[in-house]
Amino acid sequence: MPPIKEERNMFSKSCEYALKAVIYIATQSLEGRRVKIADVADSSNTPQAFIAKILRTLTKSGIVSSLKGPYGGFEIDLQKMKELKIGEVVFAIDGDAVYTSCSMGLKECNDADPCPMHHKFVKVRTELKSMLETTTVYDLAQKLKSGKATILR
Amino acid sequence: MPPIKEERNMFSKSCEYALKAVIYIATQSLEGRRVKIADVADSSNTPQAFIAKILRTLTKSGIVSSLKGPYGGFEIDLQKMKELKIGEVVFAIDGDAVYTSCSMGLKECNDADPCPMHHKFVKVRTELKSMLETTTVYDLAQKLKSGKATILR
DNA sequence: TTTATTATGGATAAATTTGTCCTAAATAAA
DNA sequence: TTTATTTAGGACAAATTTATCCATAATAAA
Repeated sequence: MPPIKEERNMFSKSCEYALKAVIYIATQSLEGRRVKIADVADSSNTPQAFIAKILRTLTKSGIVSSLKGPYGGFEIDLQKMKELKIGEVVFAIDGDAVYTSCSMGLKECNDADPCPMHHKFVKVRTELKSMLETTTVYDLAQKLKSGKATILR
Repeated sequence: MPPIKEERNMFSKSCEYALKAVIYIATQSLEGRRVKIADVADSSNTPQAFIAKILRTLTKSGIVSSLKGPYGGFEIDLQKMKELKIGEVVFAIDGDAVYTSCSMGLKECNDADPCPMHHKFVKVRTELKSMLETTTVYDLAQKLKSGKATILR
């Protein structure tokens, strides 16, 4: 009996794309390079017109900055990159429900009035939340640069 | 700047419904009651025709058992309930990607050839996986029965 | 054997997510 | 000032997920 949905990941596809894009832009920014949509698309193996929309969202959210015209493109400045948590990227696309809401989607579920899974699930959510809130984009870009991470597509 | 998707939860809606349904059926089975689709639908606050499909999947997966006709309905026998892990319910609906696959959806990502988030994300995934694999449906039904959990809808 | 009850299953619709295409606006360089 | 380059943004299409409707099959009781 195969599952109904073979690939239901933790984050939406849009969010996965956003994460890859941000990390790629960060690594290039560290080298002083501004990158174009087309670069992002193939570095992160995503459909170009689609990642363009996502980049627009990231720009509007102040996560990356963009410049039109020749020699334009996307970048993240060093200062920003060091402050920017990966959770902010997730939040801009998927919101915070993945690390704040009930495993069964119950609106009323909380410590005082819990669903049966609540206490066990809170542990997982909390670990996810704290990981997202403590990991900077700079950290991740460094991992690639130093060879501690090897793939991005 | 609001997120693109306001409610992207860890599990799909179908999966959330399945979890509520299974726990509800379990509590009723503990009382020796077989339950009808309509009961499940309003106990778990889900559209009836939709939960019917999900129940069909759960029946085919051997997670619950069903009986047609008058006095029919769904149930989970005690033995089964004690062995049944909540992870099996998740798996039947959403598959295992949520606790096995890369945060960015990268097929090639693993310990030897990791993406930049890999090591941090593995911790979260692993905690989720072990929570799902150690929590039985019986445990959860007991929580409701004993008043340690108070809501299911 | 008839009737009422309940799950099964197919068809289809609505909503959301993912993906594509095309034109406009901004900008740098020639 | 013209041209080439690049992001912005609207309209739309495809795919997936969520949801509804209705007819059928199975079963228990009268």
